[in-house]
Amino acid sequence: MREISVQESEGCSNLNEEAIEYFVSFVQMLGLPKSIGQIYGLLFVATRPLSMGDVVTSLGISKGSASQGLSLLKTLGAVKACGLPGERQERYEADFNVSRIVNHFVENRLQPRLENGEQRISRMVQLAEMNAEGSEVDSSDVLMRIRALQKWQNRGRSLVPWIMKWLKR
Amino acid sequence: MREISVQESEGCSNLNEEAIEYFVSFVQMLGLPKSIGQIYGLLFVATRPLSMGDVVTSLGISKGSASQGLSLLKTLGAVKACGLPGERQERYEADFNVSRIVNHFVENRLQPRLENGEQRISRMVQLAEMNAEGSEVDSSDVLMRIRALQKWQNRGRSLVPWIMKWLKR
DNA sequence: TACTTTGTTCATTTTAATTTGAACAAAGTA
DNA sequence: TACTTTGTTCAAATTAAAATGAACAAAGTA
Repeated sequence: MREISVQESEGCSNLNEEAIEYFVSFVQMLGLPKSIGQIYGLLFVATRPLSMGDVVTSLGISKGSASQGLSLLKTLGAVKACGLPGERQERYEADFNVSRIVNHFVENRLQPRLENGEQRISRMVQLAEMNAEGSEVDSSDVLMRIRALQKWQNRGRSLVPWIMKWLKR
Repeated sequence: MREISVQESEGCSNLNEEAIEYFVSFVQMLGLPKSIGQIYGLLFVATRPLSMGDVVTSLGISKGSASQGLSLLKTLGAVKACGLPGERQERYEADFNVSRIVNHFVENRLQPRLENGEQRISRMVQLAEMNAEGSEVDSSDVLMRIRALQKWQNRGRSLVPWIMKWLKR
């Protein structure tokens, strides 16, 4: 059986690099580590499922990074493992289902933060109401600001399901 | 003229802390440094415009951080300087116009990245088309993936003006 | 002019996040 | 059983980002 190199031909090399750079800057926009983007980029333009060893040698990153990166990508729903029957090692391919990936991101990263923010604002409203009881004009002004913030927070939160729906069509 | 402390009363202290924490976690979500959130949070619940000195002492941060943080917040459109006439030092207050702030963020941080991404994808399409000429089936498969990615990129980009409109009403 | 107050800039320090690599485990093979 | 291959985990090293503080500038004041 002939050795199949990860990089099938020379023309591919530039494409690999472009794809990797693209996804690196994408994941960094989301606050994820660079290696995540590298791995996903590599898998995105791969012509076959790659093993962890392939990832390590192609990107020149450590086994540790590759292992951690792949497992994060799996939990993000961005990569799926597809062990070929009869093959020893696990193989991975990119999941191109963008809406599923974004969905995962929203549910796991965005929603929790929004909910946390909501709690914080509730507490702020309480505190500001207590201050306003003491009836300094300034305090009730602050209370109004916080209530306005609360409205924005709720507005932002209500936008999320709408975006999710939009993604799916 | 009596000394007005930044912290008008004890009840205020907890509110200050809540507000600061809220905005710290908010700006960190956007990938901005913590100090930006601290400063904005302090100004958000302040009952009068604060000087840079107020910010330094209230937050216990350095003059350097305060200066840089305030100037970033100004360029973000999140804080406005309002020098009181007759007063030596500049004073600052939070801008509560959320849509203006978000607008600024989108135009200066999001749009440029999206445009950059578009260019990268165009290059990827070119490269993938060249590979596909050589007519390996695998390459044309990759080309399809990249075209799909391009569609998503465009879709995402077209969402931005829509969100901006939504923000304004 | 000399001194004070206010604010900016940027090299250095500090802090936080990511990556590495060594130790380990699991599972197959001679 | 001893050895190899594949993969995980985590303490330590590396790297990148943010905060500090000292040097400097600008503008007011005695």
